[in-house]
Amino acid sequence: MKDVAARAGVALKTVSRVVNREAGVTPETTTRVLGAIEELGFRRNESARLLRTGKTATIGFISDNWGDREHAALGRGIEEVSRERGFLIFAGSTDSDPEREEQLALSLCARRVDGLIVVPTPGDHEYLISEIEAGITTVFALRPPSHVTADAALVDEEGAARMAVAHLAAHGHRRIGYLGGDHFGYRSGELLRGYRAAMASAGFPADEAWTSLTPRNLVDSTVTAVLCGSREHTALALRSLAAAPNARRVAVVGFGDFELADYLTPGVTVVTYDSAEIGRAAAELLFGRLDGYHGPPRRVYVKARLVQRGAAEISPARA
Amino acid sequence: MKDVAARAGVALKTVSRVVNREAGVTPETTTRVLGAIEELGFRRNESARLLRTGKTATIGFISDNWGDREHAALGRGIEEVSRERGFLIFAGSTDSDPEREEQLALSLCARRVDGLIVVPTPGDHEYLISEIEAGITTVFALRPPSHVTADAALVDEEGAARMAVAHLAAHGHRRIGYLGGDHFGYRSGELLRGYRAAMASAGFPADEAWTSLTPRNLVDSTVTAVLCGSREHTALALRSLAAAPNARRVAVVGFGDFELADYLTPGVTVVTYDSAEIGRAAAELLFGRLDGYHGPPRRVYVKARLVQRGAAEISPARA
DNA sequence: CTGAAAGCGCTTACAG
DNA sequence: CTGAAAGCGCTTACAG
Repeated sequence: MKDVAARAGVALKTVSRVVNREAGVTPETTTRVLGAIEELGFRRNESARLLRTGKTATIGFISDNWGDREHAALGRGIEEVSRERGFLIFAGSTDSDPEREEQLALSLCARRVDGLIVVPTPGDHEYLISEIEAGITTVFALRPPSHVTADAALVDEEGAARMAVAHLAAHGHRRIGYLGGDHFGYRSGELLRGYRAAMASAGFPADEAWTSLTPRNLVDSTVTAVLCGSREHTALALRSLAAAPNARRVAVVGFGDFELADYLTPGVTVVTYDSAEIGRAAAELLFGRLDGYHGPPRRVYVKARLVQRGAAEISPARA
Repeated sequence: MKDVAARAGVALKTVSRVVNREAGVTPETTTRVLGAIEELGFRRNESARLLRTGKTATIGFISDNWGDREHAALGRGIEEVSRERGFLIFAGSTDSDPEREEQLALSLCARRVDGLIVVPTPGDHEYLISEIEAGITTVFALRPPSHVTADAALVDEEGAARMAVAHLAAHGHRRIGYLGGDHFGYRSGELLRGYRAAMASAGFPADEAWTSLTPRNLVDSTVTAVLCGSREHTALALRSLAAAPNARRVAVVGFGDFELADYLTPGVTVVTYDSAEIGRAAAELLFGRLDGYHGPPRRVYVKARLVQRGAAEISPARA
């Protein structure tokens, strides 16, 4: 910029004015400066500008695993909202390691990102408190944080489970199980809570064994239908049912959509949601704060919907 | 930092020394400075440091769509290599729009990223030449750029197609088709080239109609086997074959693996590769340059491998 | 309409 | 072992 000023025979400030399209520069001067910029191939150093300004127009996105499709979709959603604002996004994975999360978050804060969107690891997030106080707006996504209050964009897992149970009930099923592996994570916990609530309010028996199904014992269990807590569980359930073709049919509703689901025979019903929507919601929460909103922490829930995949109808419960 | 210096009663430089763990500061001074840092909740502004240093320890990753699973895996691979170096990653999507690519790349350059990894859009990339000359190391991934010479990390599509044809030939197939939609993109072009070369060198007839198969006419064509050029085509082929169960069997080899492929009946063979590997390769190329390598542009090809998905064997050609 | 000075938060090069 | 000055590339606040 100094070189440009020298070349054009003007002061630094005038170059700055031209670059920023500020009013009050004669056309001749402007032309001269623009010429010098062209000749020297000058490009303003955005980082320097931002240092002076105090903003970075940057947000950090921390998730379990960038390569995971749900997290990738989240990032995409965040980007869609950020792009309109001219914000750039730093992305990083924690591999669900709290230590790695802290390390990443802190180095992002050291770069003075304007905001942080984080899919929290199981660890606690107290280390973020001082950063948040120091002005780094933080929003959580997919899971709420522990020991910190902040905005969060979540999936309505509980509603999804209720919807699944209601759907199976409408097909005559009463002996509905839940195949979900670990029940302690936040998301599977919510799902299970929804399942239990729906079973109770429908007045269905809720055998405790039905919530500890495994792909192996599913075929020999007494359930006629099962809600699977993740795409992986859905796959395992379908595979184990297919491997025992002579066994009775068990209706499957999976939580989470997957590629080529439409090709399956028999088909499968899934409760699913738009992952990018969570990212957009999180970004909206974040920008709302950056725009000056100062109220108490908010939670946005993205609703799930029911989708029938594949040609076959869900198998009805036998009388 | 100024405040910390005042609080500790030392000069700015001394604080800098402590923060950077430089040798030659008495333990007492160090303690005093550390105390002030603690009290004031001081965090070094990395951006300011980097402005002075001239580096940003940042690389930009531009792809078609962050949410796409292949590109997400690429980003993950880049991150794995970058993390060790302490580099942070800016990510952005182009939606295959050349204009958006240029806009993104330029704003990344304005932030003075140390390097750029880009999955190029169909447009030309001349606009990057001045940036590259200005010192922004650029590496391309998945597709080579046009009008620019630079390092690139690619997939060996040609080899993948050869492998697929060889596999089908080993099962007795000679009338092998190619279902790939548009033949003009770089990647499908490479695939087609490999297919043609393999057919020719095996001495198989290569009916031109076999390279313009569609999911609809596949069933009525004269091929006994087909190589599908993308996951989408594989899905379409499988669906259309399944929809005509009385039609003769056509063996399918797909390019690209997909979720739950193992569950399919009959199974499917895919030629696939590790997408993250491309990201890692691109990052290695980039860091090689940042470390001072100055040779001519290089191309790294990630090899594909053949994987049998699902229980069923590939159907043999009828005599 | 244009410019000289000070400063963003840090480091570099040099003294003491 | 410690510090005062200059500077990274830009903008802000104030003069002229």
